[in-house]
Amino acid sequence: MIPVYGKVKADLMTDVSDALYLPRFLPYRLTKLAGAVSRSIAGLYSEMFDLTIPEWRIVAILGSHPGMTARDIGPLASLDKVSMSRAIDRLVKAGRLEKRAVTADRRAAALYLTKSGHDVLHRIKPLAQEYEDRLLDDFTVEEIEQLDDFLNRLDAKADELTEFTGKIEEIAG
Amino acid sequence: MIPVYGKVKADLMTDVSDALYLPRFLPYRLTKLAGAVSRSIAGLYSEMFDLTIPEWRIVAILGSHPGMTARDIGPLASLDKVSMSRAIDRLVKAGRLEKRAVTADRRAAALYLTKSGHDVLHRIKPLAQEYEDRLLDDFTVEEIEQLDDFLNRLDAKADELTEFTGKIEEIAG
DNA sequence: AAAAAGTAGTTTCATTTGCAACTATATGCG
DNA sequence: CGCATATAGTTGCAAATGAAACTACTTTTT
Repeated sequence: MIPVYGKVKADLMTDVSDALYLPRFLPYRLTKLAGAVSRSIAGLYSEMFDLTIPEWRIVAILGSHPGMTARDIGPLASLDKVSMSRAIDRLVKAGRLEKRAVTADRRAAALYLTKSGHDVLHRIKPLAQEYEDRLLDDFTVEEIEQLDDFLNRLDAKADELTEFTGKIEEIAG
Repeated sequence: MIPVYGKVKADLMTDVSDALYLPRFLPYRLTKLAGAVSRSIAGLYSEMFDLTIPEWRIVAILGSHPGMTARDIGPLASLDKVSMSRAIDRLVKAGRLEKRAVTADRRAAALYLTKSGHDVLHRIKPLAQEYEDRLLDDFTVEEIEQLDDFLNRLDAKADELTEFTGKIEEIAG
């Protein structure tokens, strides 16, 4: 390892002023919160039902929209086609999902929950909802509505800002 | 207007289907938002400075707290020791960081930004802050404070709820 | 109707990540 | 002191993820 007690070089000294206070930085906070929530809820799905989050999302969507194709579910679940393909594959193998041919397009498959798939959904749903309820336990209804609004607005802005970072990246080459 | 979360939903509509409406499910929304924000900002760091998010976090923290060890930074940056080790390694190799022996504990290394490390921090910081500013562009000061409060409360709750999911997992075996 | 272009979904391959084991040092305790 | 336990940080390996190529089919163009 490095010099035991070298002189402190001038250029290694820091001015505190130019730093950014990470714990207050919104992108960091969002990532951290989402990570914490994701981890605990993912644990729930996987331990109890051997489901990943993508799989769970697909099951949840098919619960209310049976017969959708992978292509249609993808955007709703924010999953790209590779994740879709893999998740569906696992679900089919686990007997939770059934593929049926679509006559209009032989590349696509209409997806349906099997009995076992419905079962999983039935059993997870109350847990997922209890988790969500607890997360919002000490929020008032007005606060929940406000949070909802904030998230919608941030979401829209984030999409919009992809453009901003894109532009900067162009400049950077 | 569409029903919000469990609480509100229960009032406004009897949830006839057994499915769960994903686009309104808070864990999903948080993950999606964090993902969108992360992706765009990560693009920014990596394209311009070849920095990953963990690396950026470490640089940001060392900017205001030079001389910290990996162990101390980890919790602040929400990074486990493996991520820390790898990120530090890359930063040192890129000449952004210097390790110095800690006399009190020969296992640990005190970390300092080099000239080049400071440089990176100086150049990213305004971009990161502009990104954050834009994200919050049409939020009033009061709304920002409220958002801040919401995030704090959700964060605390999420930590608390790890216990809840933990318990369920135990039951599930 | 044949050629070209586009799309649904899969597979391959390279990279990233996460866990467990490991090294080296430090601390606690009989 | 000397042995057991704990901790800082690293490494190796296996699984997850992402980008790009690929297959099979469909739509558009000429």
